[in-house]
Amino acid sequence: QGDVIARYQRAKGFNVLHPMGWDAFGLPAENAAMERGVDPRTWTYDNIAKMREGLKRLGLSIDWSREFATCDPAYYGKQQSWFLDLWKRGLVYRKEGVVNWDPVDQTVLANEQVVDGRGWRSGAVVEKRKLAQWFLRITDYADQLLEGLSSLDRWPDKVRLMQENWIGRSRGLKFAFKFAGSAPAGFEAGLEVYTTRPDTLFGASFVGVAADHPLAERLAADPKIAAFIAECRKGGASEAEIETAEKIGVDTGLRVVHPFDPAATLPVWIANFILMDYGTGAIFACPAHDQRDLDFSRKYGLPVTPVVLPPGGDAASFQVGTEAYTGPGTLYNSGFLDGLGVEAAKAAAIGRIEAQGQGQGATVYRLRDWGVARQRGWGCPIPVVHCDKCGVVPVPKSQLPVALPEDLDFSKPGNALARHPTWKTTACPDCGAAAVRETDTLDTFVDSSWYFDRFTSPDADTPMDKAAADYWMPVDQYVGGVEHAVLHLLYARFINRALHDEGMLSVREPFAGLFTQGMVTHETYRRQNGEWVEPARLEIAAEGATRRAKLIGSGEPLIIGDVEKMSKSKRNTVAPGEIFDAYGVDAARLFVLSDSPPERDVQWTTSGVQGTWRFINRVWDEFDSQPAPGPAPAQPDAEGLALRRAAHRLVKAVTEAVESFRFNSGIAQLYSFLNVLKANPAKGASPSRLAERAAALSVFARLMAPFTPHLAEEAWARIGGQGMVVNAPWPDYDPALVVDQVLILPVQVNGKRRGEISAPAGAEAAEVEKIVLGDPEIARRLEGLTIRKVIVVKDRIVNVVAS
RNA sequence: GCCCCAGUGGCGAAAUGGUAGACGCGGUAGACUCAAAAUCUAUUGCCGAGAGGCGUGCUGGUUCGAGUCCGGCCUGGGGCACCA
Repeated sequence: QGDVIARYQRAKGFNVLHPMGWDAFGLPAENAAMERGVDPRTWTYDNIAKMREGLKRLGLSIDWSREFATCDPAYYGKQQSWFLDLWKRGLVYRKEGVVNWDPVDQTVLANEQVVDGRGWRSGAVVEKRKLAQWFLRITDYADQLLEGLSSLDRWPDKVRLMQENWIGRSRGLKFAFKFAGSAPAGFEAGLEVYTTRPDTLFGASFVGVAADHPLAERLAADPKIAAFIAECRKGGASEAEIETAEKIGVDTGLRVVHPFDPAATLPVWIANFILMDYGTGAIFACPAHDQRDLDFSRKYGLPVTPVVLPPGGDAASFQVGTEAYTGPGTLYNSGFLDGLGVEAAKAAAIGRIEAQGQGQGATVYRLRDWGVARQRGWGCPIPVVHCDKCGVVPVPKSQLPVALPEDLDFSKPGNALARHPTWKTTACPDCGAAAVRETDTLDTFVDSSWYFDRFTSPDADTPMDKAAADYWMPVDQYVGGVEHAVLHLLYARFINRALHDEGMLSVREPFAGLFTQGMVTHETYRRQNGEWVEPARLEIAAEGATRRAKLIGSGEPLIIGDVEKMSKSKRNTVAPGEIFDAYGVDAARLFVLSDSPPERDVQWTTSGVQGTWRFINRVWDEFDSQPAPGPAPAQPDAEGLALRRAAHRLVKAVTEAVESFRFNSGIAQLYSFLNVLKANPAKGASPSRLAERAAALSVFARLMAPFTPHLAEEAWARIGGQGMVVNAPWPDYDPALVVDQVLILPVQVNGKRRGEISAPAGAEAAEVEKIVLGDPEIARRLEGLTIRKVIVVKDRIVNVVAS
């Protein structure tokens, strides 16, 4: 898809940068190294070479002079350079924290990489561990990243929405409860909680803190509490466990004072359903209007006081059973908030808390800081040194890149970099004493967060040349899968903004236009015993409307399964090389582009490729049978003019289709036009028609070029086109020629199609009405009816309303 | 549970509120062939011999006119998920 756009825009006369690079660090290479004992570097560059050949064979119009891989020291060294810049800006920090630990890949994962409680690559259930970790302060940009979405009008709504939800801004109130009696050490200022429902404060029945909350840790001297905390840590984070996990808690025995009623106190509980890393890690619970609080309160016998009365509810009889009421309503049982609506009550409660100096309105994000350290050897080393005297010291830029050693040992699981015998020993850049290098490497999503900037100046000494970056950026059209909607696309936006703030480029948003393309899928087939079968090993026979699959050779009937993403495990892959050999690259390209709209998955079928292959052959026949036209007559005859009109309509239709990424529709137009050409063969054509045919073929070759570049090139040469078709300009059309002079207008009677008339283009309503009423077929349909109204939509349709 | 998106022939799919099913695949019939494949021609939403009727998940509504807009429901897909 990207190549079609690149070729089209180039033909439109734009200077197009269509680069290719390789996201080369990461686990696939390490796993290959571990399993096969190969060097990951060799393995990676070998793979790149293979893939590069594949892409070249596909005829992608890529500027290979800008190619690089993220595992080139020349690339990641520049990454280390700006990493240090961000550190100086305070966007990098190290923190002891509870992290997601993947026990199979033996590494820490970002929240975004934990899917349903499992590692996104290994599928292993993620454990919680406490480790010193490197973080990027993406939360500093939460607001910007959210606001910036509205400027991305050429992004799919879906992706913008996903990012919006991921950032998850909510407005509420942060305030501190004062302890009743003496406060525990460290909590003299009280216990700070966050809520989005300050209106329900009068319905509060307890205050809860997370098991990881400092208060809980402070109280861990109590064996009961210590046991409870341990219990919570053990619990996994998988979907099933969370879904079924019962809400449990333990009463600390502490009590806090209600902010609006000094006489009332609330118990403080530690509960497993409270998240430490959202808000303040502490909440007040209003069970009547929050389902989780309700479940918890019912279990531990805590009071449930409704304070929001649903519209039309009766204050005397309204009760909350097993379902919390979260809808709108009127406050009651709520002191000074009584009678207010929910929104008004929120504002009033926040105002009162602020007046009391106990807290203030706050905006909280769901987004967490980005943990970027990975305990892996095949990645970009974090350029810092740990010194006993000086602490954590950045490597001076003059010593960059901090390169990986050549002889990493990947034969065992774990961090190959950390166990390298000599690499990590170094001298402290500050004091010169013996020190050790950081052996964590950066998440590969860091590598992929700025490569597009680097493409603008791949040889620059700095991360990027500002003039080049400003000339090319932002990326006008970014093409990728939806799977990157929140991970890569959010990180890249963040990094680009950070680099902007560092003064490296002028553009904040890296991708002006985003297009999410579908994948290639294929039917799956299995034997009766459940074994998957490759498409190459079977044949399909059609019996009327039903299709049956049989194993070639034995003739064993097979089960035709679902259409799924091509994968080795389901064996539903086809070898591209064989397809190219059999049908040619253009047939394969054309099929993928023509069969479905580009954002949707395309189902690979052999018969479909055969179809595009047939088309290509027929197109070639048309070009091949075209004789050199003689001198064209000054005026085209009727046939010639019709052909000319058709060609101009084609240009319009294909141009519009490509502009709006409806490649399948554009290709359908090319198919239709082939039928027009076949209906006007060169053989026996009048000189006028022959001349128009020649013009039409010239247009046709240029319109095909983005989709089937090789065929277009041959066709162009066959008709004696100037130079190469890649360099030929995109054809224009004459608006006067795309509209017909006489139109066939459908005629409806009471909204149902009853016939058609022909009328001159642009005919006025009265004129058209006369033609309609004079039409015998329409007259027959109107027999016995009285005409109420005749609606004429100019040049489109006529509707006669009669009864 | 919450938030999105999508439901159109046997299949992939077209259709600025204006002739539903363009184009392709598959099917059927015919031509060519001793025969098959390939190719070409015709035909192909459903019911009906025909005239005609019915058709875009279901159901209401707006409109001269709804696949398209609005409400409710059903089904499928995606995202988030104890976020207070």
